[in-house]
Amino acid sequence: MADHNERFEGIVQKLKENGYKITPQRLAIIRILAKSEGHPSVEGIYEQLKDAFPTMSLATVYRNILLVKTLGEVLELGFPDGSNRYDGNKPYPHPHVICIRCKKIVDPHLESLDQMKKEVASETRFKILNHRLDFFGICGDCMAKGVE
Amino acid sequence: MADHNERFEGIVQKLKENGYKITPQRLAIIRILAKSEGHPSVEGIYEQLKDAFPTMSLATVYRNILLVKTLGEVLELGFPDGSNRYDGNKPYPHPHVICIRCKKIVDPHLESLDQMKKEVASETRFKILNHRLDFFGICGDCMAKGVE
DNA sequence: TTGTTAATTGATAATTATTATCATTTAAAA
DNA sequence: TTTTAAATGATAATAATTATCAATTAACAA
Repeated sequence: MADHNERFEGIVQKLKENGYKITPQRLAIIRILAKSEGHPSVEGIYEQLKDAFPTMSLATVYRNILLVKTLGEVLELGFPDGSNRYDGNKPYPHPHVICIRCKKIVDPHLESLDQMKKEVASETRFKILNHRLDFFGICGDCMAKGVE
Repeated sequence: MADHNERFEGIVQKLKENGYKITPQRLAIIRILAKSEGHPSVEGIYEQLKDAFPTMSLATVYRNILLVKTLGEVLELGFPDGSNRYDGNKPYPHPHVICIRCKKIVDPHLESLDQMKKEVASETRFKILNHRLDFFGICGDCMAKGVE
């Protein structure tokens, strides 16, 4: 996991380089994205910030995520049901393990993916540019809690 | 790739067993899902059928896909932009290779995925129930056509 | 420090894929 | 053929995201 402060500074730096203004709302959103604890959702970021910024608009959260995404500094984990999650700490494609009970998202360590990508490129004659790998299951915590 | 007719008959059989009525619209939709050539979209199925069924409603396509999905006879490939695609020919999770230009979807042959699933389960202590693996890139046809 | 300007914000309307509703039609069984 | 519950078609409702626009504000210059 990359250092949170380093990521935060890096994203802010990139915004400055590209001539974007640094607003308090923008900084607060980037701080959360840089940490990306548990891979936050738009709603989650909004909820975290509305105490400190009572006038914070959902549109501002959407806009800033889009901006940081455009700069390649956040990974969007889009789900078909609209429950999108974000990772500004590791903004490059990597596998995820997702608990279908508590919605926790964990990053596993997988070495064989690069080799797999090569096999797929060779077999299908595609030029592979990106990938998305999700495993869905039930985490240890939820297993311990039982069915209910 | 499973035989199209076999899949078609299998799905129809399952519907009958569960007491669902067999309508012409339903049969036509299932025929397309059983083949799943290129992994059709809702809109694509609707377009294919509206000549033969001028009164066909989009709602009917959605409803029947949902029904077949409930019976576990079609795999839904949901994408965050809403461009969902369906595979009733191989209704179980399997990797896909997706061309970002022409939207073609191809099934690669990958042996190492089962092993990978075991590694992930062991490392994260999740009980893995499902997965989703997509590779995105540019297919041979689109590469040949150049950039434009 | 103050003034200027263009970008950003906040509030809300518009958009779009999907689901829900409901009157009408129809498949299936008697 | 009759009966009845399910399916269809048309359209309204829903929900996440994007667009719009007036008001605000960050950044730069004087």
